[in-house]
Parts: sequence; structure tokens; C-alpha cells
Amino acid sequence: MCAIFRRFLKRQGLKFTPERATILEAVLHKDGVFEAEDLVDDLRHAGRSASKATIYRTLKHLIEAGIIAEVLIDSKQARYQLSFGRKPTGHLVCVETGRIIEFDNPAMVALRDRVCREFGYDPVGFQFTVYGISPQAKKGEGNGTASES
Amino acid sequence: MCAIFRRFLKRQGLKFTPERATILEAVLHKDGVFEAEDLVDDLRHAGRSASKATIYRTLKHLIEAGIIAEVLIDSKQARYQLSFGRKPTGHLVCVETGRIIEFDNPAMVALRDRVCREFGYDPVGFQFTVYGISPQAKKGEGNGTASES
DNA sequence: CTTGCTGCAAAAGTTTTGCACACGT
DNA sequence: ACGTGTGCAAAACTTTTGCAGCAAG
Repeated sequence: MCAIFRRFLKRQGLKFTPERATILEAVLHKDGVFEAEDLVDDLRHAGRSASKATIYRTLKHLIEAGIIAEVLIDSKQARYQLSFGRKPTGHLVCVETGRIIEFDNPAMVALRDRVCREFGYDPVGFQFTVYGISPQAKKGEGNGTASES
Repeated sequence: MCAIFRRFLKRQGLKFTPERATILEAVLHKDGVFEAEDLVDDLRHAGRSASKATIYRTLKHLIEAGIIAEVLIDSKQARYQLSFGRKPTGHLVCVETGRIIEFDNPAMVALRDRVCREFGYDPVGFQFTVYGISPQAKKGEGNGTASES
């Protein structure tokens, strides 16, 4: 994967630096959806480090390189996920706990293509996010503290 | 619609103020997806006014009341759209021009339910956003100025 | 009158940017 | 060497919040 990033950078006249290597490494160790802040923490814990600015700059390149993809869960902040060599996925989010489950379903891609065809668009990508209440949350909801939301 | 909001507010022990009326009015006049900033402008143009703080606070209530819904297009900022009495919709976004087209397709809801059932979740909602290149953008792309993004 | 509401300005949170210096190629 | 990259701190933005006075019920 490292090789893929290096190739991408070279093609763009960009440089492969230790910071970029470190960030890519951290990204590859992530399982599922993550945020920029997670990487900051991961790097700090690993003793290695890169500034937030560099992390944000590198995330952009990783997206351009097709190694990661943005994931839209809410409008608060950006999230990312490894995407290289994987089928596009949808995300099931528990509105109570925030837990995110990734799922794959060919119908999503079919639907994306059908919609694009209908309007004459060339398909580029899609986001499918489903919100629901997880069985765990349903079970625990009868505690009477929050009559909320 | 005003009646619906008033009823909602009363039920919550909240008050119906001129600012809330004005903001609801502005929201009802919007066609399609809008952002908080749009409302600020609209109100300014209409001579009426409400502070940003009040607009944000009111948008939350309108969501709770089921009158508007959030729309996820990107992770930069929140967008909204009138939702009361309407079927949930998906959005087709041109990545070149930013134009947003709303579409309806029963397969989205079916897919949402299928996914929820599979994981034992109670469905609450979904976002389906398709990114593509519009015919207009395809036509105009050969201008050589931007080799960009 | 009681409780919530408004506007302001400051705060908070995420992402971007300017700059001086450091480092791949 | 040249042209990018990096870190830092400040800036840019969107959204939230504390507070003092105001107004709806």
C-alpha cells in the first residue's frame, strides 16, 4: 500500500516523507471509520508524531490517491475509512450509542447508477447512511433517566 | 404549518415568538436544500431579522418538530430541507458545480429497512447522496483553465 | 409574574493557512 | 540546489453558550 502511495506522490511531483509514511501506517492500522483526531492520538501513543496540519494535508492526498474515502455520518466533522481495493459500503449508525456498522449491498451501487443514468450524470461515488436504534440501545432504554430525543 | 410548529412548541412548554415565526416563514419559502447562512441572508433581505444564535436554536426545534430534516452533502456544514409531509428523498450532487438535485426512489427506504432488519435495528432515517458529473459539467470541462480537483 | 427567549459577543471545535526553516529528489 | 514539506501559531468558519434584559403565556 505504501508503494501505491509513493507511486501516486511521484506522479504528482510530491515527496514521500517520514511523516507521510507514519500517517499512512496509522491509517492502515485503523479498523473502520476514524477521524483526524484519532490519528493524532494514535501517533502520539506510538511515540511518533506529525502535526495536525500535516495530518490534514496528508489525508487530502490519501483521498486523491484513492487510498481512503470520506464517510458522512453527521455534519459535525469529517470521517474517513480505508477504501483501496474495497467495494464501496454503506453505514448503519445507532442514534443512541453512535456505533457505526459498515455494510455492503450491491443494491446501493445499482441504485446510484440508476439515478445517475436518469439524470445523465457520470457516477462518481455515493454515501448511504442508515440511522437506527440498535438492539442494545432498545434493551437499555427503560432506565427512566432520559425522556429525551 | 405554522399551526404545527405552535402545537409542537406548546407541547414542549416552549414559546411561539415573532423570531420563530419569521424563521419558519423563511424556511417555508426555501425551495430545496439550504444552509443556516441562507436564512440569515433571506431575513436580512426581507427587512426582518433574527440573530444567528436564534436561527440555529430554532433550526433545532424545527428538526425536532419534524418540519425540516438535515441533509448530508459534505462534512463542511449542516444543510436542511423541508420535510414535513414529504417522502424521504435522496440527493444527486454534481461534484463540479455543486448543484443538488433531489430524487425519490422507493428502493432507498426498502434498502434501509432491509439493512435494519438484518442487524436488528429499528429504522429511524437515512441519507443517500450520490455524487456524479452533470451533463453541463461534462460539456464545459474542455476549457483548459482548471486542471483542478 | 414566571419561565423561556433574544441578541451580543465570546467560546468551542474543526480545518486551513502563512511563514521560516528543514528535507527529499 | 530546487521545490516541497513540516510545525507552529494564527486565522477562518460554523455552531454553541453565558449573560443581562425582554417578552410570551
